[in-house]
Amino acid sequence: MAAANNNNNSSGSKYASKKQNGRRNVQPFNRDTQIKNPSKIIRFNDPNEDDDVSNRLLKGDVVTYKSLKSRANELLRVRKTLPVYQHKSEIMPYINANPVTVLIGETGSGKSTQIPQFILEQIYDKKKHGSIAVTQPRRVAAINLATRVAQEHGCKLGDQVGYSVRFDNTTTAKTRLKYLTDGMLLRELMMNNNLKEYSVIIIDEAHERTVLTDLILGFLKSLIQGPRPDLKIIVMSATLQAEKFSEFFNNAPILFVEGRKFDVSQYYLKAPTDDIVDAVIRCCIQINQGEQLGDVLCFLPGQEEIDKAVTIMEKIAKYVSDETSVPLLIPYPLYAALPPVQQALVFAPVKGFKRKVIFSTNIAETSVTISGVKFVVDSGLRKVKVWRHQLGLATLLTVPISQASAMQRSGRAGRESEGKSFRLYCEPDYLKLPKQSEPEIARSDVTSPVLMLKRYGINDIVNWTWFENPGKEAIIMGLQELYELGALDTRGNITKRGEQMALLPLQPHLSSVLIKASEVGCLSQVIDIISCLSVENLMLNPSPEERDEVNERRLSLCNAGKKYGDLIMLKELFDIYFYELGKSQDANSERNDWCKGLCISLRGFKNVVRVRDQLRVYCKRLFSSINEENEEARKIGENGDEISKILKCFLTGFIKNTAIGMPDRSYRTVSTGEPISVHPSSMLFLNKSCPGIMYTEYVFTTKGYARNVSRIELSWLQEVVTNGTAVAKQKISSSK
DNA sequence: GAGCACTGC
Repeated sequence: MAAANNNNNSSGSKYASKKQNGRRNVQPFNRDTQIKNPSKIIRFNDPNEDDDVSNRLLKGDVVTYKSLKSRANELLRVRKTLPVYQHKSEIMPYINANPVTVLIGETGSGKSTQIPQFILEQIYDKKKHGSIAVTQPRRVAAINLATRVAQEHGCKLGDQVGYSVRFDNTTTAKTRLKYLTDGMLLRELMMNNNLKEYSVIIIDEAHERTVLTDLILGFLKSLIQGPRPDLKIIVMSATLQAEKFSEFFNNAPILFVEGRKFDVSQYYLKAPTDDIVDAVIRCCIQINQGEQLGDVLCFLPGQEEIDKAVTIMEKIAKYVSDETSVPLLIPYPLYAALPPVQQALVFAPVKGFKRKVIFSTNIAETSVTISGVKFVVDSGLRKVKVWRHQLGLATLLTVPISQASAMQRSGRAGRESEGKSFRLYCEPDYLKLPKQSEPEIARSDVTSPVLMLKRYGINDIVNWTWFENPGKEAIIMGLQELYELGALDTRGNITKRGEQMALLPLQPHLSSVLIKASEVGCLSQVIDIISCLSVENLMLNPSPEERDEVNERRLSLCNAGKKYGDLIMLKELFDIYFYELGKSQDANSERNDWCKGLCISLRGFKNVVRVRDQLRVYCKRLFSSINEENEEARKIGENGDEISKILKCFLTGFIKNTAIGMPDRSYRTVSTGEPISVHPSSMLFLNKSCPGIMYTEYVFTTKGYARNVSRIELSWLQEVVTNGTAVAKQKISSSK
């Protein structure tokens, strides 16, 4: 391996030189001194803290005004060491003088906690009205930031500072500074009030370029050009992309504040490798033998590679260490589908002469921060879901990461002290990588964004103020999809059904199923199923050893699911969880054991109940005509008629996701005739006797897989088609 | 015979 030049300062000088060119109004700041006490670094995104932080603060011992103020004074000393605080007098004039400011603050600059407070002080000083919204891509970040800032501000959470995320809103009438998720701000926009309660909107982590942040940027531009010229906008981002944000907002000034991170030296391979797992393991062994103590974080593309690496390291660990000079390697897997208990293991420090090695997906790149990491090993790969709108199919691809992503990964080694980053590719190949990853919106299904725009009253979707235009083709497919779901009329105007769909916190297809269920009288059962579908990683993947056993147990519990498939199975499992296990004294531990035996996430089912409660409230409000009987919660039986009714509701939303059984027992999709296989995780994987199948997801990995599969009768296709949506489809094709 | 990562009035 060859050591490469480590240049941490490049972006700073880049912006500085722009000022000399006189091209743009740029204010460079000097590198800040490194802080002396790293334990005082404010850390976010800690999943150990999760949603309970605020509860601790709210429910803790009686909090007096005096104790809040003294805590705030204590924290002020820490705040004053933050780069953003030290440059306050230089930053604020820019923000005050410009309607839009782009602020580039590196990790540890304090931008997310301090800038909003500076603005809040000004609002108080000038006795102005209006409040500040700060958006975050993730719930945990919004919660943790609000909690921290409330402490710094010397108030209780929910007084002047609060947060609003799905299922949890601590804001009150007093709140002037509100941290919220992107999704929540979009929901507020959907209420059509032009965000009038806010005088300042701060978009944080804009560089992550999620679909929702991109949409918000587009909405903000149209707001300041139209009904809200008074609105002040600050776009905050880690590094890079500043030019793009600035240009989008009429060449807004770019401010750059350096952070407080430690140097990370880069090492590259001299020759490329073709076995990435092998290369990662070798690299870990080398680190273990040659480097000082400190944990290793390895980035691999997916679960398969991670499990393989963990297995290998478990086998060889004792042979490549000794008790005196080379520590024992302890491998840990980390990915989203891992049961929460196992995820939590990576945060516990290891005792004794050992070195923790975490094999992780991209989850550790932004969402999760692990302390103690001194070394990063980067495979240079990630998995990405790409939507093919022509085929209505998602493909899961392993692709090279971008330079920005590689830098972010390396940075994970320099959070607490100097670190080293080992890139398992050659330096010339790094230089050939794209600077940025392709933004999510360019590779996503835009049906839902298009519906939001329609609901907001935008007619010309193609020429809207997109921050990143997903392309005419994608937009037209989205419009057509919405038309077929009955959300748009023949002139492309939003229908009453479309309005309802836009207000439901579901993807349009599921909203459409829900509305249908309210019409035919199986709303309660369909809500339960949709709630299960809305929760990611509810059904966990059993390890290969216990796979057959778990499948057997699931099948034996779900008589109807065995025949009709995964949607009905979810309802059967929900019924057991909710009705049967909820009664005893020790309901929680009973549920826990039950979930463990079936390899189901208990946390997942708790979320299912929250989604269900929310949907029931929405439905009550949206469908005033539904009768009492329809609303009543009930268990599913094995009654074929009832099950058919439920599945036909799903068919109205997923008519495109159907396949017909062939004589050779394979399936071919109705829309394109492509072969499709039932995913092995499905209840119907072994059942080869379905005349047809319907699925909620069509993913291409090694081949086309149908996920969440249900049995359908072929006659249903015609029935559902003539009843509704496909009439529209015919009109579309005949008008072409 | 298999599972990138987030998120919602």
